[in-house]
Amino acid sequence: MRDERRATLTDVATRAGVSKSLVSLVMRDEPGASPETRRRVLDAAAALGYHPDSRARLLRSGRSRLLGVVFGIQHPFHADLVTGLYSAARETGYELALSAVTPERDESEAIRGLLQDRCEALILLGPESRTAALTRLAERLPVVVLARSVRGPDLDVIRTADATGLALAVDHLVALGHRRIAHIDGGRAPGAADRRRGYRQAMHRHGFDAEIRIVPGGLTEEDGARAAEALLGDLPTAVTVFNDRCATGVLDVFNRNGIQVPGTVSVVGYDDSSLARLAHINLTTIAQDVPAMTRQALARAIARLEDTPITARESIVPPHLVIRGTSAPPS
Amino acid sequence: MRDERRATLTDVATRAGVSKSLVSLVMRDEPGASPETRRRVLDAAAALGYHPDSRARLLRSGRSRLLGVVFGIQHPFHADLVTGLYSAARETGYELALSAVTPERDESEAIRGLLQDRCEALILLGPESRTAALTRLAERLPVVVLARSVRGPDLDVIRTADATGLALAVDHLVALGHRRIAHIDGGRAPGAADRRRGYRQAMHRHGFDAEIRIVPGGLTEEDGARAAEALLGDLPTAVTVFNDRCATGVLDVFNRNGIQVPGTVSVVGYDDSSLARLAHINLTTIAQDVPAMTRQALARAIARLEDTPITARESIVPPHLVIRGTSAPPS
DNA sequence: CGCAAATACTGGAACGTTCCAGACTCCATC
DNA sequence: GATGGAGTCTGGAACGTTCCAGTATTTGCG
Repeated sequence: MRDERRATLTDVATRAGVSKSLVSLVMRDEPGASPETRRRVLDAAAALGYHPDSRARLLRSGRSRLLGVVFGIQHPFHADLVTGLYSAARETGYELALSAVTPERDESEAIRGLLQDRCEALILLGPESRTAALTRLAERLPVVVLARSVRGPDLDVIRTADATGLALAVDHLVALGHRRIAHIDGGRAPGAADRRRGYRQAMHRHGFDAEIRIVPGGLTEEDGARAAEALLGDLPTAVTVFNDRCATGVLDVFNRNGIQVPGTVSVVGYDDSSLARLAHINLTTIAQDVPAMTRQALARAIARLEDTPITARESIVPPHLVIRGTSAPPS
Repeated sequence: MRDERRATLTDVATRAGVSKSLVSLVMRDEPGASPETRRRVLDAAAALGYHPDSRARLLRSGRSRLLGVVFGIQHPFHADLVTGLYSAARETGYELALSAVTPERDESEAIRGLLQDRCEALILLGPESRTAALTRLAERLPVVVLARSVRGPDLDVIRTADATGLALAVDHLVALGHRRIAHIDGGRAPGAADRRRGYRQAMHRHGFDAEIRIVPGGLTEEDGARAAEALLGDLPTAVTVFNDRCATGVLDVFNRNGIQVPGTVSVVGYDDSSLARLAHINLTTIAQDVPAMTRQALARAIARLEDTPITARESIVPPHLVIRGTSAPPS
């Protein structure tokens, strides 16, 4: 039967012939037990298949050592971030609790779930909640916002220098000889405003104000496809796109309409998500530094919990350009 | 400060002038309190911003009411399944705990995490562990395997009739007039063997044994692209593909090479993931019945926990054909 | 009117840990 | 030979709940 009561500290203690306090020490690897008894205790624990009960442990110690992560399950870039967060959490002594935003489960519900689990801090990936709601949340527990730009008194923000990212893209294209460069934007998605601004400033810097052309897009393949169709009548020689997902939609429509990429039009994406790296897509893109961002997000959350003094609330990670096969000189 | 001790049952009790037992009753919506006091207690709780501490609650009641879900974070179809699971869990009184498999965090690690959280049962999405490992796991707690075919004494399996699915695809294409139909398979991915078999049997049933052609593929866009390139030299008039993700890779390569879909080649995918539904992809595909599968998976897990007698261990959900824009009569 | 049954409520033990104060042994030091 | 400080180890309280066995109080019915 699987119902036989699972072993507890007391069981291990009686089997090893010591007190439960001692077993507790040994299990936590604290000093205060002789090597010999330590040995005996560990043997007993192994024999009984003992695993500490995290609930009881956390109840008593008053901490959960749990960091809540809210992410969009449909979002490939969030997948990359979650991957990074797991790796970054590995040696910290904290665990991650995931809570997904789905089409039928909104952000506030995802957050509520994590609060009930007694997470000590929250890491939100590109949250869509209003600033006011985030600020209120941050009064309860440390909140780190990843990949979105927000200003709030208690909010920590880790994000990419999105304006710089778009400048990199434009500079790259200009260096190749382009000047008719359009931008397919992300609407009200997190980061979209900055990227739009970066595009506009870079074009201005190169003296191409007259060529500035912003096409409404969005963050899905579908939005990209729609935007690309809108471009068909009057093609630029290059396009910078809000993100990789949207860019694949653009590529797809171009392919279908016999438009050569990068021959006729160059395309630059954003995120360097696993999508862009696929050999047949092979998308030139702006890479967000996922390892750095996730490492910082975690470090920040932990620092807040342990009252390590931090000066800056906002940390801006530089992006870099990844040149692949969708950008070339104009023909 | 956010450190002010959070309110407990006792706090609410003293404020409402009752015992903590009574407050406990009220919070759990159990009978045994007069409407009037119930009111008073709820008011007091609200005033103190009281939220029950799940750890203590679970410690005492000996249950966690937590169902662990292991999923692949890079996998779009898993995203659909997780979405379904959340919806299905809504009214059950159980909560989901997600644990992701990432390129750097393997399945056994994901499972270990959930066990520590005291999940009562596990739902594994297309698990890659060996049957032996799954069987061993199922000795400890109820395990429901979703979207993979396994045989094990204590394992519950909910899966799509994958062979039937491929038969539907082939029948559809044959009805359109195709006979040179190839299959791009999924290698050793969960479900691949059944789909391959379904393809072969359907072709045989139509008397097209001579046309059977199985091309090695895989489950990513990249695998599909590679397989499509292998087909270029000797095109069939139609292709059935292991899954939608792989199919988009196929479509992409066809597009790039000026091959009309569905004019020259028809393409049928598998999963009806959100990918297939995108307007510009518009992929004819075999839909797995995600709502039914997730509902059943949840029901099964809960039934095991509550000792509801169940006869069948394996439940096979019928798939159905979704006709979109990538299939048409051969030209 | 009296007695059982229902309703409303209380007190305290338990869940499996961690934490604290103390107890015992052993050995070096004065 | 007492003193004291490591080094080990123990017992019991506490964490915030739920559960159980009760105690009042009210109600229903012959």
